Amino acid sequence: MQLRSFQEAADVPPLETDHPCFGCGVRRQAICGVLESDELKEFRASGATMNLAGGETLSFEGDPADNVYNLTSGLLRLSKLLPDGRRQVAGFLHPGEFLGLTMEDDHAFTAETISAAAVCRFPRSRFDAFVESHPHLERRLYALAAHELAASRQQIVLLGRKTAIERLASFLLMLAERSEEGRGGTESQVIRLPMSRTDIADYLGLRIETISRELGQLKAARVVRLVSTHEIEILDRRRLEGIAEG
Amino acid sequence: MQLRSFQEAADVPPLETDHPCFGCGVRRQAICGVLESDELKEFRASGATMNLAGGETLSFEGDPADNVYNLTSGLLRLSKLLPDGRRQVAGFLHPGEFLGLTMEDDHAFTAETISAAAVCRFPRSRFDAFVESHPHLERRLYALAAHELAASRQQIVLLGRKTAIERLASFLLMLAERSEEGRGGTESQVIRLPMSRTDIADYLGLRIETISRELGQLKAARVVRLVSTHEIEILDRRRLEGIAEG
DNA sequence: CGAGCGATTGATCGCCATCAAAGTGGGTGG
DNA sequence: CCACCCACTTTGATGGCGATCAATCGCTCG
Repeated sequence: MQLRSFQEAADVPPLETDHPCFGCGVRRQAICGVLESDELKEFRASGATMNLAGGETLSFEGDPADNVYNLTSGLLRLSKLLPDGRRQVAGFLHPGEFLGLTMEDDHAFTAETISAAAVCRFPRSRFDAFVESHPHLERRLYALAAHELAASRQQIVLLGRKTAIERLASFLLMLAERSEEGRGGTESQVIRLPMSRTDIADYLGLRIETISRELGQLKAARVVRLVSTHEIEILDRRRLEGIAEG
Repeated sequence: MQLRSFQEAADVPPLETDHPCFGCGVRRQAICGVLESDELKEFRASGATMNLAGGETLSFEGDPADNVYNLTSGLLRLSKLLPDGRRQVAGFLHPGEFLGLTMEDDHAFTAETISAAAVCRFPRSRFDAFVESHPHLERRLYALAAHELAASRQQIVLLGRKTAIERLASFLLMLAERSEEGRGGTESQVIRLPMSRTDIADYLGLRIETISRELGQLKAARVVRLVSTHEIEILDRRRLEGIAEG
């Protein structure tokens, strides 16, 4: 998962109203943002759009990585199972993000939808060929990979050294930052948690009971308010940041 | 830390004997491997070589990332401190690897030498300009970042879900794979551990006492033999792999 | 209204951290 | 060459955080 969405392309080329990607809400965030109208048309034609329900699997760990995807709506989960059933979630993918930042032949992680989602799917062979002839796209992929790498290393610090409550506080702040992105300042502060407690636990290296309990702590300390199971309001951001850093 | 060194460039251009990089032992592994003789000469001239003792700091977390480095010998450690002194090691860099896979302005991690080391240092501004005019270098950086990302996610699984002994077994196997790289098959199986127990512990999210004890377990089970403090022989690789996977 | 699944709350356990002490080895100076 | 020192590692005893086991709650849907 990334700390924040990667930078948007400096200037996103405008599109004709009959362009197949006209009206795509995530073009400026997605890798597509760096492509000119005609390049984008060719790119789009090399793939296909797909609509998925929640709980569907895009790719299994160990399977050959034959396709890459642009997520246009919904939420994806990247996870891995140990033989005995322990699960670790390596990250979540949000709309505009890209699935397929790898040079490996096989998927190392299972990618599943958490909610109903839509993707643009591209055969890897075609995608690679297209990238090869579009160096600015390659640059964007590098930037993406570098951002994901930075986020993964943050997660390594979290998993290696933070306590349960620190992990949870860090997680909430991460979501808060993400939700602030598009809009301006420090407004609403009500965070949506689209994923289940199990997903959160498997992402933070904890158990669902611990998530519940520590959320209870934050609530008791008046740092957050539980609007509903999947919505949390941050009441004291400063204190939450203090907790997150230990 | 990466699972394995990134792939070597398919064919590494030969150099004249008076080329400044002639005889560089890591050229084929390093990003330099994709550069032609004259490109490489220009590249080399844009930076400087440095020799470092063990325990020196190349860059502090939070400082501006003004330089990038190619490690030509020795071992680097990437780490981060929490305010109260807890430390997490995000990875180790081995000869031929590259320090500077980031789009951030500041270093997120402190980079220090573990042993005496040598690097080629390049000012970031010059490096970025050079990359921009050499797309195949950009491709290599992308491949590098993708590999580091895969390795980081492996580490996330390790830290999030594996037990102490599983972490240690995974770590030993990682080192074993790395040491097998250059050479052929499954020969010696004596692994060097250049880093201290503290470094290992901070990498695996454990304490040094736990490292010692679990190494003792592996030894008692005749899975490994402790040749010396910094050398371990793997006696039963299969069993070690079984332990690593849970 | 009842079934079923996810979330919460409670009681206890176990792995690894912490605190403490002894062992080891490499380097220095006498 | 050897004695000492200091840093690192190992080994031992105890404790705490989060896991596990278990029961209840609460919401959604049939």
